[in-house]
Amino acid sequence: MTHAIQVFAEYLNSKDLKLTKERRAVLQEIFLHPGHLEAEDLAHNLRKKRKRASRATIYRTLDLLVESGIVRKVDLGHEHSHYELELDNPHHEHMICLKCGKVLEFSDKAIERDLNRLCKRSGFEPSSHRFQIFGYCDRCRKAREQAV
Amino acid sequence: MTHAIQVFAEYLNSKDLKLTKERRAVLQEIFLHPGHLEAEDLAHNLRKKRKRASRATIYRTLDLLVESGIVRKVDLGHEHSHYELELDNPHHEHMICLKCGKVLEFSDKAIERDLNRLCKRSGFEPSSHRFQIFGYCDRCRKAREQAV
DNA sequence: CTTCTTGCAAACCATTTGCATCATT
DNA sequence: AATGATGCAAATGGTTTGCAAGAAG
Repeated sequence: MTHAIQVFAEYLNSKDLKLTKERRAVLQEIFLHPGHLEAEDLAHNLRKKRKRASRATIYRTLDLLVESGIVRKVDLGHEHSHYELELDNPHHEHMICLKCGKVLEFSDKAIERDLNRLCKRSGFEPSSHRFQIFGYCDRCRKAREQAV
Repeated sequence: MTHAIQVFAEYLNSKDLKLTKERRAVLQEIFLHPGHLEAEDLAHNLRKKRKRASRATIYRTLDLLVESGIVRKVDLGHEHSHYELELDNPHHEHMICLKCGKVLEFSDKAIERDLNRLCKRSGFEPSSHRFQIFGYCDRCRKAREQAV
């Protein structure tokens, strides 16, 4: 956390931007909820603590956090974006159930190796990629099979 | 194409829905443009041919085409959805450049195998998954490196 | 004090929906 | 004729933006 604030402060400084209490509060809130969070959650949680920040500010701050490399924007197949810590959070990918939305984080050496090989062959930069798998978890698969 | 119309007609029939000229036109248009298309393209292309169909109808038809297994909805990381043929189109995945949007289709035996293993281990249904890789293509990577 | 920030409300944009009218079966 | 389908225009929902008022350096 201390580290992150420092990184953020440096990033802001380098762009002649200011470290306001709203920006600080958003970053702090992200640290308090390690899961995959959405803008709405932040607004809600901050409000509960009387540390209000408007949606506009939250979205603007999230952009800055992404630019500074502290936060990662992830697509979990919902209509809205999710965010998760990038800093000090080991590299991983997401597997998402198309039915119930269940998210599984994983990282797999063999797949990473194959992906790198594939990227290299295809004119894509290896190792900076990020990928997600959409499918059905066992529970939902069973429900689907019964429905048919 | 003939095959697809037949599948569509059967699907519609099974649901007591009708094969209208608009639905036929949308399906035909999808066959004329094999790439990854978006609803907007369809509207535009159909209009040029004086085979108008409202956005509402296009979206409604796309839903039906997806349900009937003729078309697949793909997420290429844009704010809007893309669609591609599913029927008679061999299984493949997408690699998308985060900067220029370039899309590469691929299918990789080794990765598929690893994915299946991973799914099985993680309580996800193997082999029904679909995944996409986001990264930077070489051209954009070079541009990025120069910018920094 | 100057420049950047905030909050608000309006704007956006892809997609969805209610409803009256029109077209398949 | 009866049930669905269409087009329109309005609604939706997440996100963005213009602008006047406020705060950080």
